[in-house]
Amino acid sequence: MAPKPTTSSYAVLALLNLKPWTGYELTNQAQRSLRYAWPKSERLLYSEPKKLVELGYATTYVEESGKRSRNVYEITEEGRLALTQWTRTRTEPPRLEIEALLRLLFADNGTMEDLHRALEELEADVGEPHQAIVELMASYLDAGHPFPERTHLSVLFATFQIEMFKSIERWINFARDEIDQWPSTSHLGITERTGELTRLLANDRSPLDT
Amino acid sequence: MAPKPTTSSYAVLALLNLKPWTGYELTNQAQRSLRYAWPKSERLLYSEPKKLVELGYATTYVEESGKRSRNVYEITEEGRLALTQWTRTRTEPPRLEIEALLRLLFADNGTMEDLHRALEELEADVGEPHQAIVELMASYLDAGHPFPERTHLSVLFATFQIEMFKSIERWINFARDEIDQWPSTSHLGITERTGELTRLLANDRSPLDT
DNA sequence: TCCTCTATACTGCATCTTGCAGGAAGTATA
DNA sequence: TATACTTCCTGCAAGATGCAGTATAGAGGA
Repeated sequence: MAPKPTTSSYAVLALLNLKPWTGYELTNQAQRSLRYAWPKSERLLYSEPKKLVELGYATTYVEESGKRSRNVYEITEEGRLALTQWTRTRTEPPRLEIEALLRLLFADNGTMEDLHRALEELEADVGEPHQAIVELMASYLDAGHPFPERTHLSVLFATFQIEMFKSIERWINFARDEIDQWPSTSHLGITERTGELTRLLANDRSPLDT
Repeated sequence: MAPKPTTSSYAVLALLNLKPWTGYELTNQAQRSLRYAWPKSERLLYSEPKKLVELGYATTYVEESGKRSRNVYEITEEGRLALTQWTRTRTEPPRLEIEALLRLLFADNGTMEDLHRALEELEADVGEPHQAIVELMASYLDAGHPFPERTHLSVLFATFQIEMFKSIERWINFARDEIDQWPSTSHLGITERTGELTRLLANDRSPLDT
């Protein structure tokens, strides 16, 4: 029985629509570019093209170009059709998993040092992709875009990432300033400051803007 | 054999550390408050407390308060210890899944209308939790915080959310303005504008700030 | 020439996580 | 008394992840 295509299947299918890739290239490419919007494991990325073949959305052939054999995947007409149909479906709601924030929410179980460490880890984990995307843009500038006719899409996409990364980094600094005013992680309760922040937030105003 | 606690186990354990809950309350609470940092399915949230009992991190007893019986879970001393130890471990890197952005990246497979619809869906999906958290803050203001001594934590946590939601909404409006300049979704390629945006991003400057 | 090291190119398996379907016990409505 | 709705879960199939393992190719040194 044919498997059901998931959002990840369509993500890989969309890559195949750009050009044929080997399984290896596909996982690398997906981890370099898709990870900002659709982070998936290497393991899954290797399985998806096989599923696409089973579905008739891709064909595969073995290439023996001097080196060792590699599976090459190519999109089919049926796959192209499935792609445009996917484009018309409802998107899934976004999903943000940030363990460092969970630590903040329950920071009263640990020390101030633990909390600061969680923020440092978040800063590092955000800084890495942040830097990577800045470098990617720089590489477009001097080596050109791999698919020049798609520049407008990747640039608008990158704008989102940069915006997110900068927001998070800005918040981290704000959080540090706040935390530095705390005597400890726990039992601070309702102070002048927490009341002020609650009022701001209840009026949908960000304390970072002031 | 005893199961291994996952980050989700500790998230539930941290809730149990505040007070005892029934399984039902736990899933509801987790979906109302934790979802902003650690979104997990109802199904999982029902399973986690059982795992905690198996691990010795919680005890359970059946309450027959007039109504039907419900399982009540309570943290143990061992559980409290495990919690503080968790606080000292390395956090997992954040993970942002946003299908609407995937649609943007491959928008050349669809029409302008498809792309606009994806942005509207993102706006709605972000607007819902955005409004919910603003209302939560308003409720703290006039009904008080359920755990007053933890106000500083939830307020700083909420600051992050508001900041994120506002950034995303700001980007959506920016994206709409950009897209409105496009003749179609595909083959726009390198224009004056895409070059300008690439240069900004390559210098780590957000086009939204200008 | 042989050896080790790293990069390429995957697969199998145990475990975690999700969605969905169902079910049974109370509670309100007609 | 019938029925419909909400509470309060459980079972199961299928999706996704991490990790260990396999196997070839080329590069650099002894």
